[in-house]
This record gives sequence, C-alpha cells and structure tokens, in this order.
Amino acid sequence: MNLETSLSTEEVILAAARKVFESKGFDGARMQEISDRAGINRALLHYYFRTKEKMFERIFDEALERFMPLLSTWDQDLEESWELKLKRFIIKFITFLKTNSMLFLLREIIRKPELLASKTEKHRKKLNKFVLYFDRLKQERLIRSDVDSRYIYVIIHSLCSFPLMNGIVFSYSLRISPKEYDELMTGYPEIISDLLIQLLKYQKN
Amino acid sequence: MNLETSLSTEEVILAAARKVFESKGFDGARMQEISDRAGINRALLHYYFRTKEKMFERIFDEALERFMPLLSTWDQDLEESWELKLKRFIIKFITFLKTNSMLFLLREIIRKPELLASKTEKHRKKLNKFVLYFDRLKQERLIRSDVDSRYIYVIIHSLCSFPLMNGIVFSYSLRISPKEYDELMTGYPEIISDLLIQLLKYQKN
DNA sequence: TTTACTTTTAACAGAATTGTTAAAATACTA
DNA sequence: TAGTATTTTAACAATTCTGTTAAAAGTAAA
Repeated sequence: MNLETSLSTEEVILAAARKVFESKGFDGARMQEISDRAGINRALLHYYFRTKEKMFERIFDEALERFMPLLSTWDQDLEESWELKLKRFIIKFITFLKTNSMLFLLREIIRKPELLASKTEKHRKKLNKFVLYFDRLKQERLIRSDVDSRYIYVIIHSLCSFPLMNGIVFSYSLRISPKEYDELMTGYPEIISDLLIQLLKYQKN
Repeated sequence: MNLETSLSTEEVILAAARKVFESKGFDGARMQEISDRAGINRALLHYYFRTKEKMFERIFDEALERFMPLLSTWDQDLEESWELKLKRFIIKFITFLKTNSMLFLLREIIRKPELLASKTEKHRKKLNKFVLYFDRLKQERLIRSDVDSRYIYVIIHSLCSFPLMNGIVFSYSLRISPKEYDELMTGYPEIISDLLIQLLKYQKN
C-alpha cells in the first residue's frame, strides 16, 4: 500500500465532504457532489468510508476534536490574569469559528441529538471548567459576584459564535456586503473583550 | 366549498409542516412525515400546496412576516427612553424566538441564500432603523459614542438569539437538563437588559 | 333525491440517490 | 518483468421520495 497517496486521496475526499456537509447539511449533501468536488468516482467514497453516515461522523468528530482543546483555557491556574485568559479565549474561539462551521455542528445536533451525547461523552468533565473557574474568580473577589457564572458562559459564547454563524444575515441587515462585514468583524474580538472585561470587573459599592 | 373545514385542514397541514421543517430542515423533511403528523393522505399535501417547495416557502414567509413587526421598535420617537425601548425589544424578541425557530430561518438561508434577498425585499427599508436610531442616541449624547452602532446591533441580536437556538448545547455544556436550562433562562432577558444598559450608558470621563 | 362540486384517497410513474460488485487500472515487490 | 495487492471505475440493483391521476367519499343546493 502506498501510504503517501492513499492518505492524500482520503484527505481530498474528506476536504470535499467537509465543504459539502457544512454548506448543505447531512440531508442536503449528495455523495455525487462530494465525489465530483474531490474529482473521483462516486464508488470510491464507499470504498474509503463505506456509507454516507460513517463519512459524516468522521467529519463531525473531527470538528468536535478541533474544538475541545479550547476548553483548556479554563484550567485553573491563577497566574495569568482573568482578563488575559478571557481575551485569549475569545480570539482563539473566533479564529476557530472562522474555519469551522458552528452552524454545521448545531444544525446536525438538532437533526440528531444523540450526536451530542455520544460524541462528547469522553470530554464530559472538561465541560464545566468554565463555570468552576468563574465561580472561583468571584470567591476571590476578582470579578463581580452578582451574575450567575452560567449566564456569563452563555453570554460569552453567544457573543463569539453568533456573529460568525449569522454573518450572511447580519451583513444583509446592516446593508453592507459580506466582504465589508468581514472587515468590520476584524475589530470585533477586541471590542467584546474590552466590553466584557469592563462589565465583569469587580464593582465596589 | 366549506370555508370552515377547508381552512382548518390547511392550517392542520401548515402546523404539521412547520414542525417538521423546523426540526428536520427542508432537505430532511419528508412529505410522508408531514401528512402523517397532520393525519391525512400524502396526496392531499399536493392538492393544497402543489409542491414541497411551495409549501416550504409558505412556512418560511410566515415566519419572516411574524418577525418583521419587531423592527418597529426602532421607530424614532424619542418620547420613550432608550432603556425602555431596549428592554421592550429584548423581551419581545426573546418571546418571538421561543415560538419561532431562528435556527430554521438561518439554516435555510444558508442552504439557499436567495431566500433572504427575495423574501425581505419589501422590508429592506426597515432593516437599518436600528443603526439610525442608535446613531441618533449618540448624537444626543444619550449613550456612549465610542462603539460602532453596528457592533451594538450585532451584540444585542447575538445575546438574544443564540442562547435560544443553542439551548440544547448550552444545557448539555452546563450539565443541566433542558428543563432546568429553560428555567434558568427565564431570568435572562432581565439580566442582559441591565447589563447592556449599564454598558451603553453615556460615560463621562 | 339527484346533480354538481369539493375534498380525500389509493395506486402508480418517474426520478434521484445510496450502496454493491466485478472488472479494469495502477502501484508495489520479488 | 511477472505476479500480487491495492485503488479506481462502470454498470447495476434496490430503495426512497416526490408528484400525478383517476376514482371514491363527502357536502351542498335544487
């Protein structure tokens, strides 16, 4: 077996599949379109991945695996200031989202909720690091303590995710081109970092 | 023709179609599932709506029509304080989202971007009311002027939309049941209203 | 009750799509 | 270079899904 070219064929297929699945979703994706895009015969998809379902799961898993490392931001070392941690997370998260469709994950989870539980089982523990970290910050009187950490979680993730997944709609609503919207969004991570920090800062009164 | 029952059959179909389209998307929806849910023969769907496509457009249009009135919040009367306007909008918006899937709209727009342009053409003018209103507030020195109104637009809409469309994922990440998440979210509109007001208030320095 | 019209159904046709298989092409090794 | 294993393709089988149609059932009105 030629590992070299075999890997590359598989990669070519996966890249094509990723594109098609991300824009069309599982149900809208066509094996034909994927093979066309990859420039190979349709039967070859089945040779490598057996079924559409299996191929999809591979794509889905990989997206999830790329995401999970971001959560290590919230490991509890208190060396680094929470402001820096937050800024770092926001930038990493938004960068991640630019190359990985969150909408894709979300859409497919809603189509088939089992995906969420089965695929993230092994990361289960990591998931509540955020809340633990922010609760700790409150205890230490480093941030305001009158907002439930779970709200903070929801707020930060919403501010990062939605502007990217909803880009088309926002650019249309704001009456600017998608390109202009992208440009506008280059300043966005900075802005929300600052706003969030300002908001969360410990308020003595 | 019996208008009574005819309307109600159509309504029954539309309700079923709405459910199926919203959870499965256009591509995942099956005419059979819709007719089963409506308790009628599949051919009847075609009798009333001709094609799946046409039926879908009806659902999509209606969702959009229900949404558009919310935008009138940003008509420029300066009688009502901007804080109240904002709070009112957030509550109305979140209430709207609870019964109308934003994810549905978004997913389908990405599948077929023409939907956005063609369907919102007639509402085009309303779309930038928000930005005009907030620019005005800045002029009048009622809110801080160092944040682009378009960012404010994006931030507010993200904070309202994403927690609802992403509910399943958030509840899973926070390790609470969907029911508990819903309960948690009852306090959410109040919280973000307050936070946003606090954030936007004119900052004398 | 008969007639005409509307609504609903069962059966079918046609198209699209996934997955299989056997053979052809290619690459590897002795 | 001959032989073997791997990769790729063309052709096909099976299923699923949409949309049509003709007939049946139901409704209203004369």
